Formats: sequence, structure tokens, C-alpha cells
Amino acid sequence: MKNVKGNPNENSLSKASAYHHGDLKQALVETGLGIIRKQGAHALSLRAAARKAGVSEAAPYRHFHNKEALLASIAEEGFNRLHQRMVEAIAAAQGDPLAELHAVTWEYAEFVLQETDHFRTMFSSSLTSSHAAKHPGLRKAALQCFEELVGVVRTCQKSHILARNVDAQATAGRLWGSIHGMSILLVDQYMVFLGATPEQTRAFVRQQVDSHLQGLRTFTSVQHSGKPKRA
Amino acid sequence: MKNVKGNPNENSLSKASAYHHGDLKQALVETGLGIIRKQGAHALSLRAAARKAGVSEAAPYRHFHNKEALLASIAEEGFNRLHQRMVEAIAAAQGDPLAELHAVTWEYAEFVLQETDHFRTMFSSSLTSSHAAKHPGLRKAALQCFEELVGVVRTCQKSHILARNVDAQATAGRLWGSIHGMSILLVDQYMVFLGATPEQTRAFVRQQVDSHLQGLRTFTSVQHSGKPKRA
DNA sequence: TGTACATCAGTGAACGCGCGTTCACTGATGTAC
DNA sequence: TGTACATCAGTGAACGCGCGTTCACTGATGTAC
Repeated sequence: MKNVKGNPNENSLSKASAYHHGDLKQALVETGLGIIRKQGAHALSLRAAARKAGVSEAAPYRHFHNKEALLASIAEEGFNRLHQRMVEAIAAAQGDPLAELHAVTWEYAEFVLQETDHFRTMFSSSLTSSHAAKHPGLRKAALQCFEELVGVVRTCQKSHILARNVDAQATAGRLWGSIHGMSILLVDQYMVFLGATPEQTRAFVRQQVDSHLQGLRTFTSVQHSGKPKRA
Repeated sequence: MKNVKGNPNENSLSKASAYHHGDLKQALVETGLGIIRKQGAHALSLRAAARKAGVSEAAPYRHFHNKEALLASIAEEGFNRLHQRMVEAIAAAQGDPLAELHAVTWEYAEFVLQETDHFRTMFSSSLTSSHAAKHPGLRKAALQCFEELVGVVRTCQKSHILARNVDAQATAGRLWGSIHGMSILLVDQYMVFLGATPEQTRAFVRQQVDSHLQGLRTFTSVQHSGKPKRA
């Protein structure tokens, strides 16, 4: 996209000429994402992505084995962007554990609200059913996001904001599920009665985190003081 | 499907002959669902559904305007079946409000576990983005499920299991989001570290409800005793 | 009871389409000498 | 520095395919008389 003409000061990734694109793989991810955003996932084809990238319709096969591989790359890019946003949100909390926890979960919801179609692709059924085996990069990117959440939960455990005797992964998983489901249902307009403006949606999602967080605190303390759970 | 040959004792819906099918619309929903279950949503086409129903490839157009209409009918059927299961689960709780709440949420998760592909179709992006305007029947069926949950929440409020000063729809929405997201993430194998057997998944989903429920109790009592929330 | 007729669910052939994928090729690039 | 060559990203034509949808039709059914 940028630097279509060769430039002696460029690094090797952005080399380009009229014939050689330079970084067609990334360009196809971008144009593919553009199609998903503008026309929906059903409109995405390798040919359409190639056309939009200004390249012949067979060119994508130099970089992707098949259509699903492009989809997986677009999804992986989504998790990478989400991860970046999560990291920045945590950094903005300046070391306050509870603020970190709020920030990272809110950022997740914010991503769903802003990048709905990209988000849907990241969790599309054509990928999720077999992503572990077929798309290790995608899986790694997704787990990277999850690990960020786990890290914040661990920090909160150290600060006694969350109970320390509960598996941090399980706790993070609960939070993830809660915010994931709520965000999707709101974005799909299943709860218009709650108000449909972005502000109302945003507020409700944030309250969802607070609500579940209360449960995690209580739930974990009950476990701590009560009888141990069965294996 | 049943009663391919005419029978004088049948009602009008199950009339059939070699030429006239009898209830092709419902048969197409069934065969379409069968394709989704066996080969995935990508394999569903009007032609494939027609072939599997033993009928010419143009016949579906007598009953569905287009492919999306068939998809919407399959999704609607899913919500109807889910609703039926929810009602039965509630009935089995025999009037114990908390047991009803557990039963209805667990049944939701059970449906996701057992009917994963059908469930995915019910929330597929090709339908959710415009279901309100385009598919009123689908929307109605979905809301019917939600109202079942709202009803149980109201019962719990009457029994002081949940705070009475909080909107029942909002509370039910939180629960829905929590269980919806957790179920999906588990079914999509994003949390294999928690254990991937159906039993482990089931147990974890159930704990998710308990966890969130604790939050709703605490959260709502805090609201009750604290300052009122801003509008 | 018997017959003519309207209705309409299902037929089968056809349309145009865009897609995924393959393949021999072309031409730009970097490098070994 | 200049040249021959290997490499490989991108080309363009072609393949076969299944799809969504249309259309004039056929034949089974129910009903009015």
C-alpha cells in the first residue's frame, strides 16, 4: 500500500515495484478485512481480496494455501490488535490492580463494539472448530490475549482483590466468558430494551464486569472459608 | 418424512403423495439442520436441502423466498426447541425458585453442548445483524427464550433470592450473557486447560452460573443499601 | 354421486455467475563468479 | 564492475463446479355445481 515505488532507504519488507507488490500477504489481510467490514464475511473471497489489492486473482496462492488460510490470518491479525489494545489499557492503569482488571475487560468490550465484524471473524465457526490443529498461529494469538487477562487476575490475587486459592486461569476464563457473551448479545441487538445507543451498551457491559467481579470475590471467599470443592 | 403415503385418518398437515410432499417446508428445515449438523453451515444450500428431502431443486422456492429465509427458519426452530427445553427444565424444579434459576441456565448450556452447530446457526452473523427487521418470527422465538429467563428472575425476586429493586430484564440479560459467552468459549475449545471432557465442561459452566449469581446477589444488595444509581 | 375447473405444490431445464484452484508462463530481483 | 543464472512473486487463461434463481410446465387435490 505505502511505498509502491522502490526507495533506497526502505527495509526489505516494503520493497515494491510495478510487478512485485512488496508485502502482498499483509495487503491481502488488510483488503480482506476491508471487505468483511464493508460487505460482511459472506462477501470475502480470495479473488475479491486480490482484485481489491490490485493484483491478479491467482496471486494470493503465493501466500495462502487456500481461502481458509486467509481467513485464519485475518482472525490472527484481529487477536494481535486486540492484544495490543489490552496491553495499552493495562499500562494506562498505572499499576493499580483493580483498575487494570477493569481496563482490560472494558477494552475487550470496546473492541467488540468498534470492530464487530472483525471480531465475528475471529470467532467464526469455520475457524473455531479446528483452529488448534490447523492454525497454530491463530491459536497462539488468541491465547496471548487470554494470558494478558490471566496476568491481571494474578496481580489482583497478589493484592488480595481476588482470592489466592483459586486457579487464576479458571477465574480469568469466567471473566472472559461473561464479557464475551454480554458483548455479543448487546452488539447483536438482543437486548434493545436496555437501550441501544453505544453509550448505553458501553455502560451495561462495564456493569457486567463489576457484577461478575463481585461474584468472583464472594464465590472465591466462600470457597476459601467453606469446605473445599470436590475434584 | 412420516406418512409418505396418504392415510384417510391423517390431519391436513401430513397429507402426502408421490407428487405432493405434504409438509415440505418443515422437511426442508429438518434436512437443512441435518446438513448443518453433519457437514457444517458452509455446506448448506437450498439445492442440497432439496436433494436430501427427495424433491426437485427448485421446490424449496414454493416455501422460502431465498436461502436466508431457510436459514432463518432453521434458527427459529432452534429457539423453539431451546424454549421447550427451558420450560421443561423449569417445570422439573417443582416451584423452587433458586432451583428453577439453576435449571434454566444449565439447560441453556446443555443445549449449546449438545446442539452446537444448530446453536451457532441461531447466532450466525448472516442473521443476527438484521434479524429484527427481516425475520420477525426468529426474533420472537429468541425473545420467548429470554422471557422465560426473565420470568424465573422475577420469581427469585419475589422470594428475595435476588434483590427486588433491580430491573428483572437487566438481571436476566447479565445471566444470559454470562452463560452464553462461557458456553461458546468452552465449546470452541478456548479453555482446554480447564479440561475438555463433556463432564468437565458441564461442571465449569454450572459453576459459572453460581459465580455470576453470587455477583448478582451482592451487586444488587449493594445497590439497595447504597446510593441509588444515576439514570 | 359425478364432472369440470381452479388452485398450487412440485418439476426439470436453463440462465448466468463468481468462486476455488491449477498451470505454464513472465519478468523483476539478488547473487555468485 | 559486469554478466549469467537461479529464484520466485505475480500473470492470465482456463478448468469444473455448485450455487441461487427463474420459468413455463405438469399433475394431484379440493370444491362448486
